[in-house]
Amino acid sequence: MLKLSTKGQYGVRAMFEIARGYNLGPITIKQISENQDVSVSYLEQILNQLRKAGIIKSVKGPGGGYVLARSPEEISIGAILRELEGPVAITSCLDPKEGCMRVEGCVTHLLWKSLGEKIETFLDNMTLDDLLKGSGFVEITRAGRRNKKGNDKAVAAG
Amino acid sequence: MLKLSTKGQYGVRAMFEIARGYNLGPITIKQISENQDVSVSYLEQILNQLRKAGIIKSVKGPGGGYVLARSPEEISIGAILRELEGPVAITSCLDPKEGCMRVEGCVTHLLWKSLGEKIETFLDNMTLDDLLKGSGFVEITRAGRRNKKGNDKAVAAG
DNA sequence: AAATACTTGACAGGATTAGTAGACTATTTT
DNA sequence: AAAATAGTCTACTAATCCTGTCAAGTATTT
Repeated sequence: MLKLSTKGQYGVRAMFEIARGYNLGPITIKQISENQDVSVSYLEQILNQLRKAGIIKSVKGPGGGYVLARSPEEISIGAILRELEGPVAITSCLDPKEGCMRVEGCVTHLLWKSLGEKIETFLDNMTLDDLLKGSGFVEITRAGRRNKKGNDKAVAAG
Repeated sequence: MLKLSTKGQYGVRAMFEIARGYNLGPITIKQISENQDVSVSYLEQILNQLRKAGIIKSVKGPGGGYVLARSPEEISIGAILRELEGPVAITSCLDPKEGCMRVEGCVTHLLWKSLGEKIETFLDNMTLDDLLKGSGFVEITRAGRRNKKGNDKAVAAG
């Protein structure tokens, strides 16, 4: 129960990839796709949505790709998911778009509302930076990140 | 995001109805259906599942219906939902039935696991009794509960 | 001008949800 | 025994949402 769709999951993983190289310039969709094992086409949809929301920025042309719009500690998982999946709404009753008839009779209203708030608090307090730290990842080089096309010597040598 | 299906929602509301009259004998599916505005056919499915799980008991024949198998403070919302919707599993990765490939690479694994645990704790600590108390419902009479067929005099008089 | 990379919208197969229908079994009352 | 009440079980379906794919286009850099 209470599953998150793959869109949200992939979105967070993609954001993680972008955050990894925060100070190394843009990362391409293709790179993200390869590192996180998600199709380029699907990522296009997801990243486009995040770009429109101002969470990431895109750079066109050769050498282009995606970059965080703010630093990793300023981007919460909650913000990412809210953009891709709408607000937490355990019941459609609690979705701001729909509203609740039977307001009086709905004994469980408070229950779901309360749970939803707990979840949002959790997600809003968790940032990409927390994710980076939790991943056991310390630092990477550009070569290290873009090492799929046989130029991984830099890594092996390092 | 993180919606609960109607099955789970209806299940909790049905359980609330049964809990309401805990010491007044069985309540019929029809009663629950009318009070909570859910079709009898759909409730049959839901209640049957809960009965098989030993959360409620059924009594056949006239005067029959459903009763809680334990007292309201012994039945958690978590137990009800887990029965109807399976365990909390934000990602299928965390579903005990499926298991996780890419265990190493999945940086978000810990995030979802941690959130899932928070949710389960919340749901397991919330009981039907809490719901009853929160509903502003103090006490009802049998006549009060079964008042659809014109015998609500007892309530008006009381 | 060519190469690279992002942008956008349409579309489709499959899974899940939400609910209906109908025939059956068990128990109590008359 | 028969009738009435009430739960049991299985199959089926319509609709919705998820999970992507595809293709044609626009923008930027070299």
